[in-house]
Amino acid sequence: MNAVEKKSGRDLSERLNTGGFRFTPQRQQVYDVLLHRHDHPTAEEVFIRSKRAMPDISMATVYNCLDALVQCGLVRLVQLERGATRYCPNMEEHCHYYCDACGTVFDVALAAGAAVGPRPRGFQVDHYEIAVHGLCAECAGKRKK
Amino acid sequence: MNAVEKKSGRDLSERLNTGGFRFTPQRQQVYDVLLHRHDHPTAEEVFIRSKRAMPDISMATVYNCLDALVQCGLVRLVQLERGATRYCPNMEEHCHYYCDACGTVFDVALAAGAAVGPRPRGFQVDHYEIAVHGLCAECAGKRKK
DNA sequence: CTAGGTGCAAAAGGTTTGCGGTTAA
DNA sequence: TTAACCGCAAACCTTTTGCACCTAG
Repeated sequence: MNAVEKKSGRDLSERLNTGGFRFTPQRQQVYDVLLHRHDHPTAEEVFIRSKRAMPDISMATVYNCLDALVQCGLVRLVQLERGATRYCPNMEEHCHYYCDACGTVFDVALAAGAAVGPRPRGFQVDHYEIAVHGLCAECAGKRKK
Repeated sequence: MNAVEKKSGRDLSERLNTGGFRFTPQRQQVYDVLLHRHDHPTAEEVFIRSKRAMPDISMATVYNCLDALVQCGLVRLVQLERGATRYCPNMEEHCHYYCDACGTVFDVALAAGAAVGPRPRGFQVDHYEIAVHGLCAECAGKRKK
């Protein structure tokens, strides 16, 4: 059993229970999809991939599963474009480099405790998100021509 | 004439023309709404405020105007929540502190050229967005009780 | 056993598009 | 003069909700 399988197996069940959620095959399926390829899919993409292994799964269930995973701290929301939330199973501190041309997302680790400047008086920080927009090497090359 | 009025007057016309857009009363109105109160309104909120001075303006026009302003580099998109794009007329380098409880957004200046770590090979950076989530002083206080 | 989860279908936002009439340059 | 823009309404896409049935604990 490799690391990914372990993480999506019994560990998932425990994390869900701790958060007050039940373990279900659908939640495992959705989590597996996210762990299998760290490409920050949208809910729609998670739905399509999940259907391959579980043809009867519904969109409502996918949203429900994703929300449960987010609330358990196993997955985070990423807002990079207008009108499409993406999901990221990487819970390490990192930022997202997003190619505005092809939509590819690159995870880049941050130095631990990276500071983001002074904060408003009394503001209680929960987490932060850093998104860098631009062109990936491939798209930048194409554009020059 | 104060600084804000100047910025939204002849200057706006020039910036629009430079970007290949026409100056229209609707674009001025929408820009005025954003400059008047820097509270990062959604398109819907911009529409409501614009209607007070210009009752016949339509939602489609508001989106059109906002897009034109974004393309001219006068306004930027901000994605802080699921399903609601906000608009920010502050083009200085800054990050957004967002209260997950009441939705208030605080702008905080960044040190010029603040680094966000190493970047993927060949990635051509256009701009970056830093969003800090948590609770504002007021909401954090309420939650303790 | 039963609270919570699932699938379905309909509704609810938010955003975009098509079109006939209007206007900035 | 005319390409760009406006207002309106319909379409579109993502996300949420209500409900009857099912199932994990």
